[in-house]
Order: sequence, then structure tokens, then C-alpha cells
Amino acid sequence: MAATIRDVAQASGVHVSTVSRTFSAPHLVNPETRNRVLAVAEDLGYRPNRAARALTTGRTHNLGLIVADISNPFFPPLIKAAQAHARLRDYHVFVADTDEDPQVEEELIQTLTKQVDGVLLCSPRLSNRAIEKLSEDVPFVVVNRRLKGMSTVLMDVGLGARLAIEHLTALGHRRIALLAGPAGSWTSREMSDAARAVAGIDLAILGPNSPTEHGGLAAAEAVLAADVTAVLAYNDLMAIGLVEGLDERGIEVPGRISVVGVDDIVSGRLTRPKLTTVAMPTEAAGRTAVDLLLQLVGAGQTATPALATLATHLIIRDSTGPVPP
Amino acid sequence: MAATIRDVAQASGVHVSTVSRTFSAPHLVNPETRNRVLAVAEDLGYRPNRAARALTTGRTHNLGLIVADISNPFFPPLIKAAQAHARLRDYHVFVADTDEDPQVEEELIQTLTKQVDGVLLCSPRLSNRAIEKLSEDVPFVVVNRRLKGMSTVLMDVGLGARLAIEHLTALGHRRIALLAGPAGSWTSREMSDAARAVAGIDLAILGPNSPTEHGGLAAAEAVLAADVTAVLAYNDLMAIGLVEGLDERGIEVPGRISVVGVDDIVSGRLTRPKLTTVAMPTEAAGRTAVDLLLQLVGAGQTATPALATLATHLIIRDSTGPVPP
DNA sequence: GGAAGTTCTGCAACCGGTTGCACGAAACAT
DNA sequence: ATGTTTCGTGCAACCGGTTGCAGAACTTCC
Repeated sequence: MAATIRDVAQASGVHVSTVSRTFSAPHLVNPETRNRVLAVAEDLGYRPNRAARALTTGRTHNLGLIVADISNPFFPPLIKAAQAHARLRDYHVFVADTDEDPQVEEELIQTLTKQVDGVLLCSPRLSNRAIEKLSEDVPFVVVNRRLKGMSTVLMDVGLGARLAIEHLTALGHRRIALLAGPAGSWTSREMSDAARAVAGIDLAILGPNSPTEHGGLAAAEAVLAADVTAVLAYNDLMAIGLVEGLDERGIEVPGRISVVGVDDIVSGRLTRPKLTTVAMPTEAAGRTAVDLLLQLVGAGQTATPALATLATHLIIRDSTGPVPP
Repeated sequence: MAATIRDVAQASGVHVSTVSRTFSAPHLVNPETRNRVLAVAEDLGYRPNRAARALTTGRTHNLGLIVADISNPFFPPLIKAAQAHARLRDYHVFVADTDEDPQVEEELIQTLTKQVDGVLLCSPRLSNRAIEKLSEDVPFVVVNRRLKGMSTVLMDVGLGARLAIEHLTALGHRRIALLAGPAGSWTSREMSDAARAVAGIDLAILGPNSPTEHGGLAAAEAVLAADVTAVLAYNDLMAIGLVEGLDERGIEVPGRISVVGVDDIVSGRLTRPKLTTVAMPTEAAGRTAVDLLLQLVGAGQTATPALATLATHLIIRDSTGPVPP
């Protein structure tokens, strides 16, 4: 089997504690000894066993990352960035998918708790109370949900919504629909609040809707009934679905109706017309979340929760145009 | 801190070993005692510490899942399925992204080795020799690469390529280009072998190319130079990029050139024209891989490597049409 | 030359579980 | 009544590291 610390100790004629220190506190051991130990360790292919180390130190050097749906194209860049960033700091990442089920989410967190130093919760579906309860056991960073007393990374989707609406009003649109997301989504509420705050427009809020292509497709009828010239959708998938639905009914985008999405997923750049959208700083969010979490982990219970708000920006492509005459 | 096995033992007036058995070998303990212990455990919120358990049993109940690029839309469904399937069997999954870098891949596997019972390697970029070497330390299942003596899940992309080519020939195409993927990709070689085996066509193999939208875009010129009427691309991303590149040059798809992709990613259903493509059984692959891996883990070194080949099928949409006159 | 530091290493307990072994009590057979 | 099983539980060693404490060897300073 794989070499243990005792094999190395024996082979290099020192006590196990010296070998241990060679790896976890090198400055405490004589350079000469250290080199000898390192040489032997290298020779035997020894690598410290993280699970064993975790047992005494209480630090697993693992993080948990929980998302509602890995297949939603919004998440992979975040996961990727978080994972890469964590790796640089010598942390591994468990990724778990809750399938949008709060029950699963809770179980997952509970079984993961003992194995990680902290958990990244992305767009959680759990209630605030449940999250607060669970956070007694393990540090959390929440992404895309405001939760007092907890470290949080927010993407300023309110800003994005305002930019989008302003872009539309600049094009002459006055009657605008907001295609809302799932009920209870923080993001969705944030968007409608921001949109309502823009003066001089006539806003129709439609929803809640499923945050998928299909949800957008299904909403086409409601959009037409609302008699608007422009739509801001909860996310790109819905926007794409909506364009499809409008197309089926012979409504041109952006000729008759302009459409704006949110997320800037890859697909949005590939559809015709190319989607005007609010770009989310997902990679930055992943990295920031890991930073905040490690900060929390390092600080122990004395931690002050931090709040990071990341700016969003509007990407103007081909799905928006001047209001028809 | 969280309750340990000793807390439970004390509170229920039995020895720690009895508590341990209550969880890991219930049949060995008197039902009455067991219930008492369980009640106390429940009361104290006790959950067994997996890391500690791993130390003695040698089973971590964790799996590693290594992919080249989480952001490539081909992977998330596989990750999702694998992760969900593993969870049902009480396994957690580390997901790591190598950024297509063999070096990173190797390091990742090495640091993960001690923490997992087995590793799922998806479309590895490492050399066969390196993989064989690493497999001495931990069981592997390789997805999308044939490796003798190792458990393997293959998606029959050769079949897919043949179906695609036959579809094209049925439409009258004779001069067909194959847009290859990265050098050293098993999938890519498999596709060209299968394509070459189809009689009666004039096949141009173009590549290697980067397996991204940009790679497809960049290949547009080469495709035109090859003077073909149809193209089979290594994957959907490239196919979409290619359609884009052709469009920029005023070449209609499928009017002048037909294009077929591989993977059936969501984006392919959203582009205009909708992409004809070879659908890959990614979810099934994820589940099968987990099954094979756990089988291997259970069997110890006596394991016989297994090979699972999953069928692919062709989805005909709008990017292919009859050969132009 | 002796006291007071430094620096390095060893000892042993500990982290939170698991498990082979032994032993006492109850159940069964003779 | 005695001998043999079976069952349930306790004991203690062990998994592979970490770490507080103690002491040996070597400096440094008066």
C-alpha cells in the first residue's frame, strides 16, 4: 500500500513527529534533516493523507459547492472559477446538484458538513431560517441571495435591470414587460424592484415562470396579451424561448418586440437574432465567494460576515431595436 | 462542537463500540439497545464523521470526477447524472476541471487519490502510460477513451459518425469534410476511422482544431477551400461556429453546405438553422461510469475491468439538406 | 565556569471512529 | 445438573497523522 508517515520515519531514521513537521511546519526542523526526510519521502512516493490530517486539525481542506442545477448554463463558469481558485489555495471542491429540491439541498448540506470546511450556496432554494440553522455547523457563503448576518456575494442584477430598461427607453420603448422568474427568487424580486423604480414607463410584470427555455416559450401568449413593445426576461434561457415563441406567431424580434435577457450564456451569442443581455460576472462571483469563504474559515467564529456586490453590465446585440412606428 | 461517538456512548450508558456497531453493523446489537442509542444520537444531533471512518476502513465514500472543461456544455449533464447516481449510493463527488492541461490533470489525480475510493476520468488528455501508472494507486473508470485493462465507458461515436455520413450520402452528398477535434482525442480518431470506412465518398479530414465555437469559426476558410458540400464536425460547438463562419461569408446552411454536429447540446436546438447532430447518451454514461467504478471499488484488486459501449443516434434537424445542384 | 537561551528532536496523547478478541449470561441439548 | 452454542457487549489496539511538553545539545552572555 501507499507509504505512510511511519514508513518515512523508519526509512530516514527519525521520529514520526519530525516527518510530520517536515511537511506541516518546515521551519521547526533542521534543514539537513528536512532534506533527508524529503528525499526519502520522494523516494517512497509518500503523500500526506488529508483525511488523517483532518482528524486532528479539524481542517479538511475541502469545500462544498451547492447549486440548483449544474445543467443550467449559468452555473458551469461559476463552478469552474470557484474550483480553480480553490485549487490554487490547496482546497478541493465537492460539487452537488440539488435538482432545485430544498429537501435534497438540506440533506446534502448535512452530510457534507463533516467533510468540508465551508459551503458555497448558490441561488439556494432553502428558506432563510433553514439556512441560518445549518450555518451553525459550518461556515457558509451565499451567492445570489441577501441574508443578513451571513457572508454574501451578490451580482447587482438590479443595476443590470435598470441599464436594460434605460437602454429600452432610449430606443423609445414605454410599454415594457418584465418576465419574472420562479416564485421566491431573490434575483427576480430584485429585478422588478429596480424596474419599477425607473420613471416614465408603463411596466407589466408577468409571472412567476419556470426559468427555462420552455418557460419563455410558454409566456409568449401572455406577452402579446400585455401589449408591450419590449420585454426584459429573468434570464437568457427564457428570453431565447420567448423569441422562439414569438417567431412561431410571426412576431419579429426586434422589429415588433425587443427582448433583453440576463446571464450572457453562450447560447445567447449563437441564436438569431443575437441576444441583448445583462452580463453577469459569474467567474468573479465564484472566485470572490471562495475568497470570502476561506476568510471565514480562517477566522473561526470571530468572523465578520462580508458582503460583496459585483457590478453587471449590458451587452447590446441584435434582439433590441427602436420602437416600431 | 458537534457530538461524537463518545458523547453518544456516555449519554446512553454503553461503550463506544456499541454505538459504532449501531451504525455500521446494526444486526450485531440488541434491538432494544440499538433503539436507545439511536434515540440519544438523534437527540444529540450525532452524525458519524466520515473522515474518521475512512481512516480505519480505508473507504472514504467519495469519488473524484475529472473533466477537461466544465464549461463545455457536453459535460454538465454527465456530471449531474454521475453526481445524483453516486448520491443515491451514499457517495459524494469531487469535481475537478483540468482546463485541458495534462499536467494539471495529473496533479489533480494525485492529490485526490488519498481522498477518494475511485476516479472517473472523462475524455482524459493524459497519455495512456500516465493513466496506467496512476491507476496503481486508485481504481479508475475512463469515459470516452479506450484503454486496455481498464474499465471503460464509451459512447459509440463511430456509429454516430457512420449514421451522419449515411444521412448525408442519402441526401446526395459525395464530397464531405470531417472537422477533426484536438490532437490525441480518441473520439476524433474514432470518428475519422468510421467515416473513412463508408464507401463511395470523397472524404477530406481537416484539423486538428480546437473543440470550441471559435475553432469552428476559424475552420470556415479551410472548409471552403476543401470544396465540399457537407461537413461533419467534431462537436456541436464547432459546428455552430462553422455555421457562423460560413454565414459571414455569405454561404447558406444547408443551402450550399450541410453541417452535422455531435453531442446534441442545448445550444444546437436554439440556433438557426437548428443543428442536425449525433446525440450522445451523456446521462447514461455518467450513471454507467459510476456503476462500474463502484463495482471496481467493491471488488478490490480482484476486479475485472469492464467495458460498456453506449449507442448514439442521429437527430435530423435543419442544418442538413439535399446537395445543391 | 555557570546560568540562560535557542534550536532540534523524541515521547506520547489525541482526533473519531472500527474491529478482532474475550467474556458473561442466557438458551439449548444431553 | 453439566456441557455447548449463541448473543450482546466491553476492551483495547489501530488507522495516519498532529502537537504540547520535555529534554538534549549547542550557543550566547556575564
